[in-house]
Amino acid sequence: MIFSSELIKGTLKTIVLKQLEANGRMYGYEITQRVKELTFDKIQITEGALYPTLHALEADGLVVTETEYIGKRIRKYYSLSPKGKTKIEEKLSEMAEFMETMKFLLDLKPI
Amino acid sequence: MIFSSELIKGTLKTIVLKQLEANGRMYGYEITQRVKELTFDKIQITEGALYPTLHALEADGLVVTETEYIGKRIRKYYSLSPKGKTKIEEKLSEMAEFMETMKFLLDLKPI
DNA sequence: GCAAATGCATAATATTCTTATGTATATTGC
DNA sequence: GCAATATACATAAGAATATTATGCATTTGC
Repeated sequence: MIFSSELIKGTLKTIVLKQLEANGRMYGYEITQRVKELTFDKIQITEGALYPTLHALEADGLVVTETEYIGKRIRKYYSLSPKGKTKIEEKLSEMAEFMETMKFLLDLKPI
Repeated sequence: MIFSSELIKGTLKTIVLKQLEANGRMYGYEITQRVKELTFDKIQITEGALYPTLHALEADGLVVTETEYIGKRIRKYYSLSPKGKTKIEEKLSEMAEFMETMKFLLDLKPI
């Protein structure tokens, strides 16, 4: 099952920031592959969604970038800024509480 | 804490359908109040979000409506159609699996 | 050598929400 | 009695964020 896109809406920034927190330094394509792998293909981040999101995170000062060349091919690494490190903590605890709330509201049984 | 709106994105239809499943027959304003109450004000559905959603659910054949007058004031009741009953089951199991996936992906500890 | 994978990016479009606005009736507090 | 609040519907402009499509270029695997 691939999750319907509307479910993933609003969680993309959190997912990206979390990956950067967990792995230190990542480039865009790597993030999509890691998430795909970790979720057994259930969450596939499209490039059209990812890159604008990364640019927005950078504009907000939550991530910083370094560009490297691998041969002739460019690779843009992203990592959390101090502001980003604070932000991901906030996002995670908000998400945890949101999920508890939804579990109650939707009367979800543990699966 | 009121959840940031982006978190709630994509979950509104599920919330509405679930309330109708749980309570049989409800009108719009009632849904907003019930959800506000059940979540201790953490989720507040705005009218600008709710009514278009209800209309969309009706257009998709997931809910049916009956209009009543309470005094001179109109009240539009919504209830699940058979199609809606199937749909909410699907939505709930998808949501449950999504939440498990997110819990793992974001490495969330039980709170 | 050619297809698939890697790697970046943007643009048009769709969806779905916020915020603002509109209309009207009913109830509550003073 | 009357003003403020609550009830109850609805739509519209705008913002945010995703999808889908497209573009370009390099590298790897067979």
